[in-house]
Amino acid sequence: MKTKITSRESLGYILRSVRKKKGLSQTDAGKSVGIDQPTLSVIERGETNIRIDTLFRLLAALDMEMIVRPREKVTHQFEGDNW
Amino acid sequence: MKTKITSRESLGYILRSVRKKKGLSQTDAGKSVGIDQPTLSVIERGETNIRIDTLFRLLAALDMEMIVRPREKVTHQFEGDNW
DNA sequence: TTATTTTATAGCTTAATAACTATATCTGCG
DNA sequence: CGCAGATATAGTTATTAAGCTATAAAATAA
Repeated sequence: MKTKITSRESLGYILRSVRKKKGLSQTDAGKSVGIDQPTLSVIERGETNIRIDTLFRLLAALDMEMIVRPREKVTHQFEGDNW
Repeated sequence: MKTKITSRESLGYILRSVRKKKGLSQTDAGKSVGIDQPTLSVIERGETNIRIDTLFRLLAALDMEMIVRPREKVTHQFEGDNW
């Protein structure tokens, strides 16, 4: 599973869904990486323009990783994984 | 081509390499998205904790996209809906 | 070499992140 | 219903991103 991120909102949505899948509260997910509960709340709602280091810490807490790559052609954007 | 990003430095490196591959100067690459040349310089060097919206604009200017996904390298299996 | 383009560095300014704290509002369970 | 945990909201504050401008230093072309 991979999720293309194009906005703060879509980023927040996937962060929240992964956190919940792991059964973590906002408090627990953020605690290990120094992000407090109110801050994680606004991140997940896409209400803040978070800094990249904050995102890296949060991704690590959720066992996730970030990939950047050339944009896929539109006609292929929903086709199967090839990597 | 995909590049796992784990730090400001690795992010800056891939941004610079893609920009150069496209034959763009820092001035040109940033102009279309409101990032001036000095700002892009420090971004590419990983010397600033860039905000997510700034990164989205820059990725768009370089025809790139961001993916987030669970960390891999456990056992290989087909990617299903496991989150 | 010189000339031109590109990139790095620096100072200044504005606005916003994110930590902190407190509190309010959900949401589910007994 | 009350209680407890989870999440949202709000105010304060220190730090900093990123705009701008100018200029120095590299890199490239002629």
